[in-house]
Amino acid sequence: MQKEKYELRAKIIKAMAHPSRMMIIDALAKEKQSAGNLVKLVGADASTVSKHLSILKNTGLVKAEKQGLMVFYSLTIPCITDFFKCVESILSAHADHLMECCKC
Amino acid sequence: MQKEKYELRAKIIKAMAHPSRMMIIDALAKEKQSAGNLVKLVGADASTVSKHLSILKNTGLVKAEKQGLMVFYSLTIPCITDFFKCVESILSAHADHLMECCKC
DNA sequence: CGGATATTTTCCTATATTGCCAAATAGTAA
DNA sequence: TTACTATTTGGCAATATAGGAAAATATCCG
Repeated sequence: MQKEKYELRAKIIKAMAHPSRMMIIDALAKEKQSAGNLVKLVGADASTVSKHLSILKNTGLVKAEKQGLMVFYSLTIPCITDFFKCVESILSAHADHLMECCKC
Repeated sequence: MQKEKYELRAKIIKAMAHPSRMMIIDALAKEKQSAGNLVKLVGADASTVSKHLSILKNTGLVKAEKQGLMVFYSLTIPCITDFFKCVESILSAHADHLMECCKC
């Protein structure tokens, strides 16, 4: 059924739809990061950030690897951030940005 | 401040993060549609669909034009749907799909 | 083993989202 | 004006999400 397809899609997009999680994705696009680093970056409680990370992990957006005490997170699919270009273009609402975006 | 940037981004992505709204976006990617048509497509109450549409409109993802009694909706930025390719690739979780996605 | 550090889980409260019903609004036509 | 159709708005109940505090788990080191 078509409906299930959209529910799955929505689940993944919903996983990105939070400022802290978007910040995490952006940071991971540059390089892999430990959970502790991401806590500093986001500036929220460690438990809160950990929950955001588990949401991203459960939907397959990021993967985790343990190294000693620390857990390093990285993006499973680097191109996710390309998507943000379109989002930016909506924000700026200028025609030239829109055109640039549509080439992706 | 960086934080505001992420809040704005999240607002737009959150607007897409619902099965019915994703269904609407997909339909509008093909051609403009009346509110009534979208009600039939989604299969929910007209008031519910109307509220989904106003969420999409308020975030600038779609625009509305009135023609007589009816209101026609269309995408402001057609390339939004390109984004869904990445989402699909996460769903299928196959390396080849991932690679294909990252060319976009 | 006991202590220190990094991360996750559990619990709880506050806030946001969703969806339907009923009522309101807008446009059209007799 | 009244009747009719298309769409939106307001109200309300159910459910989902978010975030911090405290407790639990895991790993390393002495």
